[in-house]
Amino acid sequence: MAQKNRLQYIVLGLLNIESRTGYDLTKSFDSDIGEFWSANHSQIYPLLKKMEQENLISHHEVQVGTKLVKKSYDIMSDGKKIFNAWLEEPSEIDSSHDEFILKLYFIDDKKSELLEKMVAEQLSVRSDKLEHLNQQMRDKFPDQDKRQTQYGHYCVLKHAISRETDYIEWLKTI
Amino acid sequence: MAQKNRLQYIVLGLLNIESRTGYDLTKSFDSDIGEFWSANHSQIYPLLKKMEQENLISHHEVQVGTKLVKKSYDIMSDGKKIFNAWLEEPSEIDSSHDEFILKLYFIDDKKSELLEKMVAEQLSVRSDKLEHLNQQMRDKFPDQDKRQTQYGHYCVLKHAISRETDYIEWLKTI
DNA sequence: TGTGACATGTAAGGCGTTACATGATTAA
DNA sequence: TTAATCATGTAACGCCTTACATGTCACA
Repeated sequence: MAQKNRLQYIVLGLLNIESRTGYDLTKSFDSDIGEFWSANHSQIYPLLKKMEQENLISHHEVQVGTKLVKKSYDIMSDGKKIFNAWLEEPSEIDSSHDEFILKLYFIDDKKSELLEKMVAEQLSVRSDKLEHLNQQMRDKFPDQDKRQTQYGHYCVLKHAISRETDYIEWLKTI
Repeated sequence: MAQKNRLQYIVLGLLNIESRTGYDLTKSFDSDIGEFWSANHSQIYPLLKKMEQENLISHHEVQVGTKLVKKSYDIMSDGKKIFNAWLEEPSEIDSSHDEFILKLYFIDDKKSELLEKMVAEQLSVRSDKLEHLNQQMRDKFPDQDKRQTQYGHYCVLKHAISRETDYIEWLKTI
């Protein structure tokens, strides 16, 4: 069967940076990675278990307070191998799955009231998103320094901003 | 549970234009709709059966040659209702699920050979895609005429071209 | 002392991909 | 006559979402 399981590579990539808990990993999808991938904790925890069984990762326990013990996961050599192999593979291009565009496709009438309403709503949502992305850029890459040491992350954020800007410009032409 | 099932709305939207077979619907995802959504025939046929049971669509049989009988599906009033209701709903924004961007995020070194190779490969693939989109535009909307009567489709294609152009420009800056 | 964030799991079920399977029609 | 396309299905399985479930810790 074999489906992609790209989530696995994200987990490996993040653990390759530093040891993290399932909760930490889940949090990543609310910020940075959330711009271009999504995942819930209910997907993360079983995956971590599976990946540990496959010897891609391991975990050590960290005592927090008096009772709570966190599981912090670490990447292992097999994990590094398949992560690096994945980076070397050609990347597939998915179709974008944009619900607004899907609806738009079915609207023939340029003067439809619905169209006007839909575009206005998207403009609002997309503008908010762009503002949020610009804020991220200001927070994370205020100067040239970090743009060098986290170059990929910087490029990704730059792209997200460029994409939203282009999207908004396009919306204005509808 | 209830997941989105947007495929259902695409089927309704297409049948709202004209009666189609499962095969016709499947084909749509290789061309037009393929720019922004994907589906296989193995997903389409069971869905058609389910939607027929729910009285959203019906089918009539069409004799082809001497033996083959096609099933051509038609939208019914309940189907039109839920399709139009969907158009009125706010549209969700998914994260984009772009594998190249995913990989890029994990590459810190601006001078990495891998990065150079990856970007070159994407530039090639994306340029081909842009060329294909431009061809589509020339084929489907050569003049103002169809841009008026299939306005949504025209906008969607215009967006795809704009998006790819922006993507390529961004790739060149990496 | 209570609220919100931290932290970790499981279960049910829908969605999507790949593979398996079969047969008819058309055009070179 | 044979290859490509048309045409319609099922099966297995992995992925993802939603919901259920429980408990700790820090801080106000």
